[in-house]
Amino acid sequence: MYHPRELCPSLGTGYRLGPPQPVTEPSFPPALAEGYRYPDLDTPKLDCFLSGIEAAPRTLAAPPPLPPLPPALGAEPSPPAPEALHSLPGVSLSLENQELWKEFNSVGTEMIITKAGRRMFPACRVSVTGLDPEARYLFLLDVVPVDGARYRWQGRRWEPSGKAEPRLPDRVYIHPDSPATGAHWMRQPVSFHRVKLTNSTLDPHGHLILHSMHKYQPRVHLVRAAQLCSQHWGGVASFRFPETMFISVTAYQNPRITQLKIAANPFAKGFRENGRNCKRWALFIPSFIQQMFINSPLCAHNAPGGPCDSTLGGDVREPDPEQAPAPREAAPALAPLCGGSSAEAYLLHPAAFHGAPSHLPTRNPSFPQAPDSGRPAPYSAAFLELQPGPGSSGCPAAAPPAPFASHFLQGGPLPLPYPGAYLDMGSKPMY
DNA sequence: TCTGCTACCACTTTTGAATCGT
DNA sequence: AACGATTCAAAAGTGGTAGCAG
Repeated sequence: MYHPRELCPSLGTGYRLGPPQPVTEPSFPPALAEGYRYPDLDTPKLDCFLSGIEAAPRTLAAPPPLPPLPPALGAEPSPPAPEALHSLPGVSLSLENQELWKEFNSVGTEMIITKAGRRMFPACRVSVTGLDPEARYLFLLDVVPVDGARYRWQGRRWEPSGKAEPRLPDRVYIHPDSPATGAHWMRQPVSFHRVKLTNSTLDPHGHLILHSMHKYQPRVHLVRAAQLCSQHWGGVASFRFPETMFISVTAYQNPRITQLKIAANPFAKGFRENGRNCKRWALFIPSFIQQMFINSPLCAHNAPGGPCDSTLGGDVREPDPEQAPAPREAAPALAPLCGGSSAEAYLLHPAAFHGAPSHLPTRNPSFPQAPDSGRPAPYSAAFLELQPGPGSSGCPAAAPPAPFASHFLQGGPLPLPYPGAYLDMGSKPMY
């Protein structure tokens, strides 16, 4: 997990993250600021990272209404949140591996959580546009509960089975390239494949802590700031993608998810047709589907392009032995996001699951310092409800979507949407 | 008895240091 | 001496499974 200590050595260890103080903003009514607090937030631990980010001297022109309370279990889900105020005008984010996420989502994505921490697969890989090439930004990711229910696998589908466990302290993963210039972030897709999920509430490694058998959704946050602990910030935008919702588990419940993971994740190659556990593969998946996977770029074995670097890496990283050998750090080929879905779509658009064009330069962690322009920005955060792109899954959904607690996801116009966020400083540096 | 969690396994990929050639 | 390519071993990541606890 990422270690901001290296970026902010002066901070020492053990500092926590928290939202900035809107109350300190002279033109921001304290009562209004209070209203923007997260409803499920008790006593946020605020300091350093985000509290050091100063509010811009302007306030919101028209603060949005407070998000509704979560509907009762079984109620009709709330309509998708409209696009909120965006304090980074013109900035947009797209999910690079959207088709892969859709494929998993059509079955009901499950993410393994372990005491030691488990990576997400698929990983969140996004492309960003509209940034100021000279300004510096932080890229962050967190995972928030979707609703207030605990879930249970009922043989064929996930069903609510009671009230959710008390919410755990929020943690946020900071992309190791942060802070970087807008040009850097826009040069290639940004991958969060190193994010690890754990069910250990005492986790000392800074992994994102989740409850098992709960439904979660990742969020990506973009913060304009010169430094990780910058005293000035120039805006915030947050994004979420409906297809990235998942249920955390300690062991896979749905065998279809297991087979999708085995088919798509290079690390699970040992469980494919030649692996020691190939019997299950053959048992669960009819031969024509096996062939579909084997021939499909969803199957990493057939994925073109070479391994990805830390920014590009993520879902399908296995080099194709049929292709010319590429340098280890060569960037894979960028592909258009394809319409349609399922293995057929992957066959039609095989490159859709890879990152940047190979001609693009690889990640350079030590790019030159670019001073933050320091331009003022509205004191707001944005939460964008990104609707799925063209194409829909051909697979039936495993279970109907659970009611959404929109306030969990939309947050409010606080500069940063992770109240009580905890930045663990004791984990092992990745870079 | 059932459900959920943990530790361990064999396998694969990734990573980085060492080595070699230009 | 510097740089890039290659090699190789260790580390890390994967799902399966047996066993344990509640």
